[in-house]
Amino acid sequence: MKTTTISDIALLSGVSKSTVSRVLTGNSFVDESKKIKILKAIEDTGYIPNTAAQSLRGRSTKSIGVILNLDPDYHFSDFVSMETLRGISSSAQMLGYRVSVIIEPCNQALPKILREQSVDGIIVMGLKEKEEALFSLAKTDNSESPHVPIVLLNYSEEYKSFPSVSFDNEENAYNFTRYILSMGHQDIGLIDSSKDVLAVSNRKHGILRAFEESGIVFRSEWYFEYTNINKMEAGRKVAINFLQLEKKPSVVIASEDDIALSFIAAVSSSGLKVPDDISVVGVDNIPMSQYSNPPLTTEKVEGYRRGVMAFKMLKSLLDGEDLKEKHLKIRSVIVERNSLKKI
Amino acid sequence: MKTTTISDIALLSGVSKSTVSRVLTGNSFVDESKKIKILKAIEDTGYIPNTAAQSLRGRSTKSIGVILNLDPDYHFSDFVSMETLRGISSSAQMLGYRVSVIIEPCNQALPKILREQSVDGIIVMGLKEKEEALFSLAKTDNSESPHVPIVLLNYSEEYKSFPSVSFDNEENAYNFTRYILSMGHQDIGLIDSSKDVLAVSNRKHGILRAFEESGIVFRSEWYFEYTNINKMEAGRKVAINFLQLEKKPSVVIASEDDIALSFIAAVSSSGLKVPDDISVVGVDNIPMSQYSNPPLTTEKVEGYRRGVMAFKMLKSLLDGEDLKEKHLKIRSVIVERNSLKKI
DNA sequence: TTGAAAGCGTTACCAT
DNA sequence: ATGGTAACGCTTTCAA
Repeated sequence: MKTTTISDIALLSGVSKSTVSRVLTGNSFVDESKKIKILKAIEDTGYIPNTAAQSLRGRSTKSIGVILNLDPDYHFSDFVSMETLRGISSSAQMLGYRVSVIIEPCNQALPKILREQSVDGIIVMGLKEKEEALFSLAKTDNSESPHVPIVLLNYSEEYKSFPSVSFDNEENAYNFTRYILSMGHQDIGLIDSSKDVLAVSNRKHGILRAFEESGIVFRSEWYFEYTNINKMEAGRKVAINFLQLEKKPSVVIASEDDIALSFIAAVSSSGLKVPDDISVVGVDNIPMSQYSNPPLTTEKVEGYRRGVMAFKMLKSLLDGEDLKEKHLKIRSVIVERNSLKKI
Repeated sequence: MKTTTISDIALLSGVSKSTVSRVLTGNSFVDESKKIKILKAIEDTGYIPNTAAQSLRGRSTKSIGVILNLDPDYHFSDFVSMETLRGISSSAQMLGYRVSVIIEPCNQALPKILREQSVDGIIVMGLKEKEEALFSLAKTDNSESPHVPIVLLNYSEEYKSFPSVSFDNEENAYNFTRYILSMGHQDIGLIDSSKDVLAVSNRKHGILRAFEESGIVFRSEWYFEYTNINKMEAGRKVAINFLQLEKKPSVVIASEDDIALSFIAAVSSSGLKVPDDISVVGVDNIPMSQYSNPPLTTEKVEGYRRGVMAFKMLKSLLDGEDLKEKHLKIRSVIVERNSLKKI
């Protein structure tokens, strides 16, 4: 059994390929009676246009690439990223786009994918600082061959020539810190251990801004940064150091929920009570944070929404529209649970 | 700037398109000196063959589809699935295949993707019982149009006409149960709340087999099954019922680590000590389980490996080889930590 | 060993 | 409004 082509449909409905193509694309008027016949033939045969032929002819692949810029040693699929992927995927599918996931460092993936002409647009997740591929792209921009729009999922000054949809890390962290301050905390510890270095550094700015405003001084002995290990391992490591601290902060802000949770597990097993002895908050609102002991006070970071927005932005670009906002920033909402105590 | 095509390369190196194509595919001999020239031209221009043209001509898209058969309301990307995706993705990339992720019920995704002719092969994850699309495919099998091989990531009798790579749920659960028995436990509670109904039912068989062998009777009041809610919510719900039990089991086997963890959190907050008052074990070995309080005794379920094996199997099929084993089953290894106490 | 040419399934431009 | 036809970039016969 051969596969059905547009010629078969044409034959079955007694018209030419051109006419069938016209009802398929909808760009042109065709006689209503013929249209009905054609539609019926399509229905009957279950015909679906060959995408390769369409791409070859039309210059549109109806497919986008999502680059997950992960280190090869990065074993953990984090919740927010996966939610983002889900958001991209479902909005893309809705509009008839396929999504190809490329789990590979951006510097390798980007040049390759660009030359293959196999996607109409690209979304890049988990960008780090100083990605060469992006820089050189930004330079050769205008003269660039087939223009493939790119949307980034991190924002940073250095990449600002590319449109982006990102979390408003600076502002979110600022607001969250102010909230923590408003709960009476003055002695604040920080754990930074996320692979998303851009997010971490932006958040730190926000936190410091809130500190300054309230006259809190940043204490380096309360700042724990582990970027090259598993984040949960970091939570536990910090706990060990933390327990030896002579003067302890009254609250610890972890840069992700996982870290907060493993920190809590570690200090709890040493007999410290959260939040009575020490408050701990996280960021992300991963599913587990609602069911942990105690339930975690955190920032709700809407990955799915980011994905949807990113695809929407990419689609605008694909349609040649110009963006109202080149850089979209998503605000978090604070989720009050029981790991932060009012003092 | 136009995009480089095979004709450009031909022109640059003073040969015909055919010859260029021949060095590209490597199926035919070409004069060494010409070959060198051609390769240089390719290098210089950064030429990459247009995939659409290749597919159209050659009937191979160099791309596979991965169907994540999730309910629309399924918000949680679970660890093992994501690891599997990563495994598929990296092995596919290594061999030059693109992977398209389709997050959609199998019954919708499968017929569509099959007719689009846009992928060479398909991997289906998270299959449930009685998926119509698969059944009808199995029936029309031989006469089927362009034969697209399919590899399933669950095994069950009803789908056994399709090759599969799955976890050896029955055997793994049996072994795990025997291990628990060997730790002196006789009173065993069960929590089943996973979206992977096939896995759950297979595991239950394994557990029951171990029970029988040791003369343990299955007690329905110690069997907690919640399939239609968030799994962590289930853990908490069970905890509430559990605490009211007059006679409690000495150990609870949860069908996933997340469930175990939320169960532990809930019972701990009521003052029960794990593992002193009650042992709890999970399945999966999610990253958090190593850093929880107490660290969770569990089964290590190797998602990444499953992904790699699934792609390997698909690739064999793509290459027209026949499978040595049609149904691969992956054994887990038991990870001993501190949530299971010897009694 | 190499080149010319046909053809893969579509769409868009001319004609009519 | 509709049909014929060229073209998209590639691979693979068929001849030479």
